[in-house]
Amino acid sequence: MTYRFPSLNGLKAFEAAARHLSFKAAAAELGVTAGAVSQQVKRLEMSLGIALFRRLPQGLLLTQEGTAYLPEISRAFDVLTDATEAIAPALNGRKLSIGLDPVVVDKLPKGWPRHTNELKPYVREIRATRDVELIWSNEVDALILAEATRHGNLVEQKVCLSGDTAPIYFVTRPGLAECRQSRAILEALTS
Amino acid sequence: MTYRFPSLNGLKAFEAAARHLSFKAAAAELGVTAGAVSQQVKRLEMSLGIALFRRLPQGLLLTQEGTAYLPEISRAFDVLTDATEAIAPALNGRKLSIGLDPVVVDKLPKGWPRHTNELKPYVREIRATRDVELIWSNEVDALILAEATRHGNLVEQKVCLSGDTAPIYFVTRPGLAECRQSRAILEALTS
DNA sequence: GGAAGAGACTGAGATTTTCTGAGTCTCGCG
DNA sequence: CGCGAGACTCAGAAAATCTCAGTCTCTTCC
Repeated sequence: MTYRFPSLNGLKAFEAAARHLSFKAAAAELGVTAGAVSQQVKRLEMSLGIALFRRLPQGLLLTQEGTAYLPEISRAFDVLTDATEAIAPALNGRKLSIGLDPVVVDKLPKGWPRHTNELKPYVREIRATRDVELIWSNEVDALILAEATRHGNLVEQKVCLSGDTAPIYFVTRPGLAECRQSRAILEALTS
Repeated sequence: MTYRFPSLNGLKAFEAAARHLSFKAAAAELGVTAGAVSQQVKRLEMSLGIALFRRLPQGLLLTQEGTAYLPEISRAFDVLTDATEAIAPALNGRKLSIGLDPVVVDKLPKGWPRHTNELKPYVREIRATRDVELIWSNEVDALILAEATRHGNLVEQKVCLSGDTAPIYFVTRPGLAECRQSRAILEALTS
């Protein structure tokens, strides 16, 4: 299958513009300038060798092909959106599941129990475990460990506690390391 | 809907890699290097906050999420492919429909009838018309006109015939102007 | 046990794609 | 006829993506 795909940006631009019948409105929706949308759609039309819009002075009009294309493209985007939302609910607002190495518990700052309360908006549960496997199986989102794992593919952040005890480690998948939730947890640990 | 889409490249990389369970094989299919696929997939995983693959020394393995994701993504791509193929059959091998302005016929090189024979692989039909509308409605792919249209959005190529008659114009939608088919026609006109 | 091979990863720099910003054009309206 | 709206173009800026070279781990084969 050597079929060369039209670009996703082009299709998104087309989809938005076709719904609004306006490049300007589509640009606003996509958060770019109208010129960008115009260029995207033109590139798409060029790569297809087909006119999707009629540019009339009064505004845009879909050609017959554009009319036929739109519902299909929308449907495909819906499939992508639904599938994505199903496996990876937007991080925004999602509560993490944390694995806490039993060995670490003693080392935690004495204010920790109070902090766990403040973390409620960000944390769904705290399990006693040090099993890195649970990260890969997506059963927990992060681990708080006593020792570095030296496990490639994982993000490991060393945390130096206030006392002069040994450091502990906050371990997550890439992509979760910098999210709001992780930052809140790290802050609670260091304070 | 402020949902930020995972990038198409990332999804394509994921889809190919998941089918092959190999970044290297996916890279070959996509015509890029393995490093590029690796980076694409990693970016995708980061943007989702989810691990899609387990990287084992023995090779790749889909996580549970990856397994659930794959068929949906494939399906969406199928929809895009089918819809695209339906409205815009790959240019490669497609025969064009040409509109020939009756006024131009006399001016054509005397070898033209012979050329129309040679153009068969590229041309489906030649209609007598000078109606620019037919380009926009995708009823014809190009026009051969006696006069310039000064019609924005169309590509107009001036053709100077061998005699010292007035030039004629080859008019197409953007995207069709440089294709093999158009070049063959232009060549037949000028020779 | 060691050498060689396979496949994935990373970082830097090159390349390509996409976006912006300013200016132009056409049309419809007052 | 001057204005405003919306689409277009071009050049340059910015961002995303790719390649390349080198590293690492594990497996296989002497």
